Formats: sequence, C-alpha cells, structure tokens
Amino acid sequence: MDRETAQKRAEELRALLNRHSYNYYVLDRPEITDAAYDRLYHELKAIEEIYPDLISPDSPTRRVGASPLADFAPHMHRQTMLSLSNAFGPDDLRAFDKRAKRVLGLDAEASIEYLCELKIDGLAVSLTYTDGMLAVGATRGNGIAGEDVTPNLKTIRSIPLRLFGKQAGMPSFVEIRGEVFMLRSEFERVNQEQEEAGQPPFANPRNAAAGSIRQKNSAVTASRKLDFFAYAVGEAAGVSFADQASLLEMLAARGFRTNTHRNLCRGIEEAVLYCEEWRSRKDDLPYDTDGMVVKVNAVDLQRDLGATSREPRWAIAYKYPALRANTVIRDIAVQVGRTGSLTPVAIMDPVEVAGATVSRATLHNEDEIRRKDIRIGDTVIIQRAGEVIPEVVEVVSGARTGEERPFIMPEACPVCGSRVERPEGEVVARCVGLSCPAQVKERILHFASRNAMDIEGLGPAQVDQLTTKSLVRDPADLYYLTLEEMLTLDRMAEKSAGNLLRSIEKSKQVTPERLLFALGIRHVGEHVARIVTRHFGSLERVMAATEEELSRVPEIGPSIARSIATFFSDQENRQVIDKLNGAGLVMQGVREAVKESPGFAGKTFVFTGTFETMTREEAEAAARSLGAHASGSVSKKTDCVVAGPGAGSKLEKARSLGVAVLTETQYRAMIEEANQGDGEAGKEVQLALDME
DNA sequence: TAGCCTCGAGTTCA
DNA sequence: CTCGAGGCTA
Repeated sequence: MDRETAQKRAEELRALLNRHSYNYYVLDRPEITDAAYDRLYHELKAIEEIYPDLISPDSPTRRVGASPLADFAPHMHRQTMLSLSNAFGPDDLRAFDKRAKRVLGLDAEASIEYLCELKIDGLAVSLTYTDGMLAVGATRGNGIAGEDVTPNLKTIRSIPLRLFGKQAGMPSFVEIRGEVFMLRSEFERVNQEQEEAGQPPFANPRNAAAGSIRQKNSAVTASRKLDFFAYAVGEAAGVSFADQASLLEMLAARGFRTNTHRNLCRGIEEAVLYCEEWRSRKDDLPYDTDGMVVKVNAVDLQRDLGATSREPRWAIAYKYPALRANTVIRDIAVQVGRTGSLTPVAIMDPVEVAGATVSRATLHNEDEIRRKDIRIGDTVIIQRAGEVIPEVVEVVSGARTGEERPFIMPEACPVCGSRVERPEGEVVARCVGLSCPAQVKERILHFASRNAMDIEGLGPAQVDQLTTKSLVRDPADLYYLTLEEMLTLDRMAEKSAGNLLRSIEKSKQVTPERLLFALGIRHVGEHVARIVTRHFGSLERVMAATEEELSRVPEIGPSIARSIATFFSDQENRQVIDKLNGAGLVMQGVREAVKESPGFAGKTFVFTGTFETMTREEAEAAARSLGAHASGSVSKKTDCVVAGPGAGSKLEKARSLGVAVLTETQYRAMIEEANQGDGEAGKEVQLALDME
C-alpha cells in the first residue's frame, strides 16, 4: 500500500471507528458487531505501524496509552471548578429558591425554571478542546489546580477525542466538564481482578474510578471500563447558549454522553417532586448517584446570581444521604484516653455516610475487633449509630484478598512507652504511666469540661500547648498561669488570653460535687460525685472518709470505695488538692429546692432525642427539682420516657416494655402543672450542703 | 450467684 | 449511642 492510499484509508478508518465507538459507548446503539469493529481497529493499527507519522491524536488507537506517565503534571483550571452547597430535604431546596428570588429581585410568587440532573457519584474532570481536538484532560483537584491525566482520560470511550461537527463551526477553545464514573458491575469485576492480583480492593465504584484515572500506566486505565457524562462548559470561545437544557443538547450534539434522567421544572415545588421521585428510583440504575443537582436553567439568571468564592448561587446539590457505606480500613491507630485506656480506631478511606464525610471509627477494644474479625485492609460496611457516631457494622468478607493484617494491641503505650496492662477478666487495655502525656492532657480537658469546672476557651489546642510546654502538669497548675505565660502560646493574644484567665478565675466558684467529678477519679462520674458529696456534706469529709465509710453509702460498693480512698491517700493527689485550695477555690454548696410533686416524686424519668425548647440537661434538672430521678437508660423500673425528635433505641425499648412515653410538649405541660399546684399539694424539701 | 439496673467512659463531624 | 462493669436484689 502506498503512502497516499494508506493516508486516505487511515482517515476513513478513524472516522468509522470513532462513529461506531460513539454509537456503542455514548448512544448504546451499536451498528456493527464487536468483531467487525475489531477488524477495522486492527486494520488501522497495521497502517499506523507502517506509517507512524500518519498517527493523529484523535486516532482510536491512541486510547490505549503506550508509555507510562512519570508523574502527573499539575493543571491550573482556567476557571475554578466550584463545589456545590448541599440540600438535604425539601425545605433546604425551598430556602435556596427563596434566596435566589431575593437576589434576583423577583417577588415570592414568581417561579424560576430549574433543570434537575442526576448527580453521578464519580469524579469531576475538565476536558480542554482546542480547535475541536482533545488537548488536556485534568482532574478537579482542589478546584483551582488538578492533575493532568490526559492519556488516561483518552482511554474512556465515551469521551470524544474530537468534537463532532464541521470544522468551520468548531470552537477554537472550549472546556467541557463532567463526571467520570464506573458501573457497579465493572467495579465488582475490577475488585475481583484486584483480589486475584493480591492488590487491595477499592471501597466503592467512586474510589475505583478515581484510582483508575490516576494510574501511571494508562494501559491499566484502559483495562477498566470507565464512563463519562458531560454536564457543563467552563471557559469557551465562540460557544453560547441560553440555558442549561440547551447546553446539554449542545454537548450531546458534540458527541458527549449526557445523562438522560433530567427534567425541566417550573418552580421549586416541581423540582422537589422530581428530586423526591428519584430518592428510591436511583437504586435501579447500574451506577451510583448521590443526589440530584438543581440548576437555575436560564444562563442570564445564572450570571445575575453569580457565585461565592466556593459555590455558585444558582445551583445546589440535593443529596440522598446513604445510611450505610462501604470503605476500606487502611490502618488501626491506638488512642490513649484519660484513664490510660487504649482504644483502637479505624482509619478509613473517607466516605459519605448520612450527610457527613467519615474517615475514623472507634473499634472499642481488642475483643470487639476479634468478634467482628476486623483486619487492616478489610473492606467494611459502616453506618452512623444514632445518626452521629460512625460504627463498623461488618466486614465484607467477599472482598478479602488474603493480604489483610490482624490488629495486635501494642505492649507499650504508643504515647509514653509505658507498659500496657490488661487485667484478668477486663476488656480494656491500659497504659500504666500516670504521667503519660496523653493521660495528663485528657485529665486536664476533663477537668475543664462543661459539666466539671466549665472553663471556657480551654480546648484541646490550648491544653496540648500548655502541657507540652510543661506550663501545666496537673489541673491545679491552671490557677497559677500568668498572662505572660499564656501569651507564649500560638494563636493566643491579649484578647483570648484575657478571656481564658477570666473563665479560669470564674471557675474558682464551684460546688464540691463538680470538683469531685472534675478530679477524674475512676468510677466517679457525675452521679457518684453527687451522692457522695451529699452524703458527707463536703469535699473535706469525703477526703477524710475511710474505704469502709465510703462503701456504706448507698450505691457505693467496694470498687468505687477503694477507688476514691486510694485516690485521696495518694500524696501527689493530696498536693494537687492543696494547690487548688491555695489558689483560692471557693466551694459553695447548692441550695436546691426540691418540691415533692405528685407526678414526679420518686419516679424515674429517661430523656432521649433532641428537644426544641430546652436542652436535655435542663429537662433533667427540672425533673430532679420536682423530686424525680433522671436516669440514662430505660428499664422496667423506668416510669416515663420523654422523647424528642431523633430518639432511637431508647424509645423503642420504652415501647417494647410498655413504659409511658411523653412528647416534649406534654412534658412541659406536666412541669407547669406541678409548679402551679405546689402550694398545697407539694411539700417542700430543702436540700442544703454545709460548706467550709 | 445470676440477672437486672445504672453509671462511667469513650467517641465523630461540622 | 453503646458497651463494660459496679451495685443491688432475688
């Protein structure tokens, strides 16, 4: 074949192959068989081998990158790739609509046209086409700069290497934005492949797509079936459109795959309906989605709304938070708590669960890890217990590669190197070093915490610095800090130092029960601190009490008695108390008036969920002041459960035990009634502590 | 001594 | 919120 015929044939083949690949990958309507495609493909490849100079950048043979990339060059986005603010329910969407109307100066009755598009759970990329040819493809990165992964993006069949349309009408420059993603079926295949190769699995299709796009060797990327949906245009020369809907049509006409599950909605209520419709429908799709993007359709309105530095004001992501998610445990770290307890914590690939990005979860202790057979490298299912705390539900045993490492509790404290002990029959391993920096830090944080001494402005950052600089070794040292010393801390100038000094000063006025709790004696929480100080009347008398005297107090048994007595017999601990007294702590007893109201006296209340008109603690205090007992757990002995929205297992337990359940409103009414009828019905009991 | 009932302690993210 | 463990009671 002479060069001229070869060139002609090569062009023909390229056009043919690109068209068929478009039919196959973008339209999902192949016109020829795979075998026929392969024949054409190999014919082109053969020609290009003979005449390498005929290879053009849009040749389908270029989709499989030959030379491995050394490293990814950074790619500065010409226009920042913004993120989107989130909406988690219809009301968030309505608020978004309201704000848009306000900014645009429209009245509340007007309705804005919105285009709703599925939000694909993949990774955002930017594709730059110059004179219609794909020149650069980059990841989003931080929005300002991403990584140039052009060869890898070229392996994706639904990304046209050359824009469709006549050369005459071709924009000289255009940046297309969209989402690279992986089908769930492909994700499973890839993970199986990873397993066979002894490689760690991907946690989910999104991570698999991201991992594939960042491959050094684009042949690997090519072996993974990635896909692409286009949805936006960044900077562009000679391209304009009136609205988002026609932009998507334009993208489709230029050869891109666009997601067909979209809907033009008149007014926000239509958008709400469409978003809600997809909440369950999305599960039937072969790929992962994490919501719907609602965009103001008209481009001129978009322009008027503009953007903040982080997000456009004309678009919002309506999220369907997954309650559970898969991720991979990369490591298991060990934390040291206030009592020296060593707690293993799973460090995981960040993943979205119930509206928050989770990357750590406590594993509680060694036994728990063994019970669930959790190993480093495992793919696990996590959920947020009680909507908040992430928890590992179970290991996806099918994803095991054999490379996972079991967790071993260290024999020396990871912070201070002291010996680690795990007493017979106990579950928690503990660092025995009393001066372990981690323990010291946690003890001081506990001392300053809200229910203890309530020192505002003394958080982890401050305590960390104070202890590492050895300005504070025990809680009493806090009361001897000078302004000069405080100013040596980072992020601490006159203003905050003054505030901190003031709140330390304020904390000197304290009840003995709070102080006893603040000391952080083992087994002494708020409840025990309260009953013990009330029984003995003052902290001094608690300190003077023998183990035997202590154990005679109701609810105090041998363990707690020993713990308290041992604490106060320790020389160093006594010194700390002396130092506190020397600093001028003023212990004041509480005069708590308790009205013995009929509905409350002697009853046990449990509060759960979040209340709207008061905090849970206020609710508990109210019950106590009327003669009731506020407990933390539901049992047969519970008389009444007061449940706010978001109540979980406690409410269920109450129902199953047949315990009365009140709403916040009903509870309020009960309190009011009790307070009104106090004169005759309730007999007043004064509880007072005499203090020295 | 077993089996409840509570309390204590530790925990995550925005 | 959950789990472990101390205290009380049958």
